Amino acid sequence: MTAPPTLMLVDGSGYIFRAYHSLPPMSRPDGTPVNAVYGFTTMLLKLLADMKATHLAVLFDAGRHTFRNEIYPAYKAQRPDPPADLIPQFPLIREAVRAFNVPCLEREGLEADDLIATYAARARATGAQVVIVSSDKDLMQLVRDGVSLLDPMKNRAIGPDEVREKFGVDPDKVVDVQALAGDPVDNVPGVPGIGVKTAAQLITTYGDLETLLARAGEIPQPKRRQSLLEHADNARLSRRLVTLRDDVEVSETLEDFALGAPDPGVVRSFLTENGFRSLLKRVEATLDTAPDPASPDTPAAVAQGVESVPDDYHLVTTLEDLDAWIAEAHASGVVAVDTETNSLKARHATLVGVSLAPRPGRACYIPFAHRAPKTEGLDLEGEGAGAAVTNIEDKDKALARLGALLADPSVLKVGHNIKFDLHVLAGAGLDTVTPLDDTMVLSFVIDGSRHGHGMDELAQRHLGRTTIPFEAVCGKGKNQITFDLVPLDQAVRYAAEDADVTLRLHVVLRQALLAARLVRVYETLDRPMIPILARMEQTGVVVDAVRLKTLSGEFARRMADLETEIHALAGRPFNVASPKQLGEVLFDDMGLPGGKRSSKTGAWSTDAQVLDTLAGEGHALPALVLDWRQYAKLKSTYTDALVEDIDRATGRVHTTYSLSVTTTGRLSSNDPNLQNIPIRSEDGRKIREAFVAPPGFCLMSADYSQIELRLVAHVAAIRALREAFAQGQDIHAITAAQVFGVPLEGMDPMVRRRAKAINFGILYGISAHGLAVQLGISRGEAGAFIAAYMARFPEIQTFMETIKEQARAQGFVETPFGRRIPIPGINDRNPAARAFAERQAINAPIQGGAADIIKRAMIRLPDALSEAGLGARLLLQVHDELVLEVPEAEIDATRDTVRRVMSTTVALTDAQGVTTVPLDVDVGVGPSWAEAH
DNA sequence: CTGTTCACG
DNA sequence: GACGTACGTGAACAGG
Repeated sequence: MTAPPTLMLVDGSGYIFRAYHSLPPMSRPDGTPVNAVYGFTTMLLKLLADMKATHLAVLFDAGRHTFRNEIYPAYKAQRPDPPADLIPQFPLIREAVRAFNVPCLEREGLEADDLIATYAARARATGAQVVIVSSDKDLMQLVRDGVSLLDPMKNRAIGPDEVREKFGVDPDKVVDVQALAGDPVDNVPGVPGIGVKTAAQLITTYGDLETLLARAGEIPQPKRRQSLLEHADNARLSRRLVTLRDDVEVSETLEDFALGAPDPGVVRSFLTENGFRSLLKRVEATLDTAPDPASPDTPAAVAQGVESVPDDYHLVTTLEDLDAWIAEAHASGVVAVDTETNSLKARHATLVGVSLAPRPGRACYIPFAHRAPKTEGLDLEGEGAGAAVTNIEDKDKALARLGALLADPSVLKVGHNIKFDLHVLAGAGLDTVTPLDDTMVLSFVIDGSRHGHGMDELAQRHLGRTTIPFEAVCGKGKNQITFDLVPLDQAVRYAAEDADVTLRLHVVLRQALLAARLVRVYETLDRPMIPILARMEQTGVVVDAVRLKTLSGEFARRMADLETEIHALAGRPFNVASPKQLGEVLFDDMGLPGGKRSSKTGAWSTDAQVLDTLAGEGHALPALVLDWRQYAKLKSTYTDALVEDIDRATGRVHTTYSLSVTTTGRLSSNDPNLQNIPIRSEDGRKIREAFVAPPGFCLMSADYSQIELRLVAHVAAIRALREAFAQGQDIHAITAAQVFGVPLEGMDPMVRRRAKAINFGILYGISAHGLAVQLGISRGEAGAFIAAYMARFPEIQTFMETIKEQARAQGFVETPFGRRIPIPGINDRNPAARAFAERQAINAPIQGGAADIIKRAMIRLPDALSEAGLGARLLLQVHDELVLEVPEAEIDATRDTVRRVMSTTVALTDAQGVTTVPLDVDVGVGPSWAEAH
């Protein structure tokens, strides 16, 4: 027989205030106050170190409004706001709890005490011992056989004797005493003239509250009798207020609170980030010890220790050895894979070697194309002294066996940015890698932009391990060598480590994904995007080089003409491309008014807005510079650069998409960026004419109409906007009619334009100044527009307040699909920084939600097209637009399928499953992107 | 390597 | 009453 489990339930909210008031102000290097965080963390460490508990959870109050306010509005109503320097510590304290792998719970409308009562009752029913960690007397009512209280400040146990000492009655009568005595601190009325002492005496005499009230007439003291008769209802009300609910519907069971070892990386980074160096030192010893014996099978326990397995790395040069490693991968069901190449351009890289890691610590490196350094002279198969180079024997067979492993559905392949490896492997003829997992994408889903997701950084953070830097193996600068020239002993250490670290990170991050409840986001939104994007990148888009070169020439001529004119007007030649020199010409030489100096460097500002203002005042030079700048931009960034990006082999441009760059969950595109090809200006638009379809095909562009505004209408439940979208109306015109009270028919385009600007402002977390700048009106006018908008669509304010509150409390906001977006500055001391974070908090769920939607459509689309027997191929994604190349004979059918998939894969519905806002898709077709869009 | 500018959604 | 301001990217260029 083993001892019964012991569940500790910590009253988190109560402890925060005590820690705050008992410690002097402390702050970390960035200025964030942390005294309460420090006190709290110390207490938590102590509880964990004492090892008295087998199960642990920390409970918090959620918001100030609880069901008790429904019963009695004055309850705790006069409590002052928490001190300003405590507010930013609330989310940090929750982070502390999670960092130590302890469940952390709160529930809207309930106090922490109610959750404690509920979990205590449930645990007790299973035979567990319960220890409530709190010094709040309100919890004394819960003391009974199997349930005790622990005061963490005084480290004093509170049992029935201590309760009787405090309240003069048994624990089960505590609420009756409190009902009579009341509590001025919490605004519990009680019965006037009766304190704890009298109440205890009365309850002892009469047995319980109801009996006492029924027989109040028998009380000899006239004043006491009258007060009781008069305030009997107050006593009953008070009893309801102080009685804790132990019947909250909860889904957690005792097992969910089982103590598991924390992730040492998470603990380290939490303590480091908050400057708790002494605490880090104290816990360091315990972090590397064996898994917690109390629960060796919890996922956390599995993750724990993954960083301390010793390295066991091998070079593989025979098929026999290779087969043994493949067998290990089959046995474990998972293998981390990393490819080494001679280039960062995955599609052009040749496969130099492959590393495999079937178990933490165990990894091998298989060289395929290593060479001896040239300096040794003629050296055919690496027989030269000291520079023996032996690649794997029989490369074709080796590749085939590797290919079979990669394609085997029973073995999970893990990579760090595995999309890169997919391209490299495809180049070597291995084009099926499934199923797959990506530690970079996992890290992004869990932590977003809180930190980078490079392997070296993650290894440091989660495994406390410094990996061998690439430079240490290949050098840097002009002396850098390619990986095929790296000596094999070094190559093994570096490459095997990469696979090994990837596998170890996979263990840690999968566990973290589960703990953060983000499995669904990863599985349905990001993971399936990896092969989709790989295919789009591989396909590429045809770009007409001749057309671009012609445009380049045209732009160059115009620039030359403009430059001559500009120099003439300036009276001297200067570098038009230099903002510094231009500023001197405009504001020093010519002495034009209205110059602004940048706050950082003190240089004259010469951006488009400044030049535009000057041009508007009739100055010729600034207007010419604006023109010149436009051509310079188009030429250098697009027409010249894009030609260089055309792949000689395919005649196409192949961008690289990233899933783990943006703060909101959007994709990003680079090398080249195909998400910012010009469209707004006439000249810029011509660049899109160079994006064309191959013979027999045409380009199709399908874009979501107003997707972000629809999401606002959905998320913020703005009735008027929902209806307008449902009826397919012109949303900006409707807004104008509502806000400015003008009729829809014959509307002044200027009025509509203003409404449109306000709608965009809403998406960005509107400010009067921002809107004023955008519309060229005064801040006062802009403020009046915003006020009118808020009055017409009041739901928007609730949405904004709610989302900001969520950001403040949790440090992140969520898209409607559950993606988490950290908002780090939300509790910043600096009001401007805080305001910025608040606008981010408002925009993030909208922009991120739209990104989630188009991801779902992209994941679904290729299958839908092939199910329909269509040969269209996805080429590009530009946030709300998809570009495909479509066989000319299949245009109509493809248009139908694309529109259906994009508008129905995700439905925006209310709690009843009724669609709130439809998703509309505009589809265009043409020989070039310019004509399709 | 940083700051400025500007292309896109 | 002062202060600094729309959200999210990537790339080219100047200048230290």
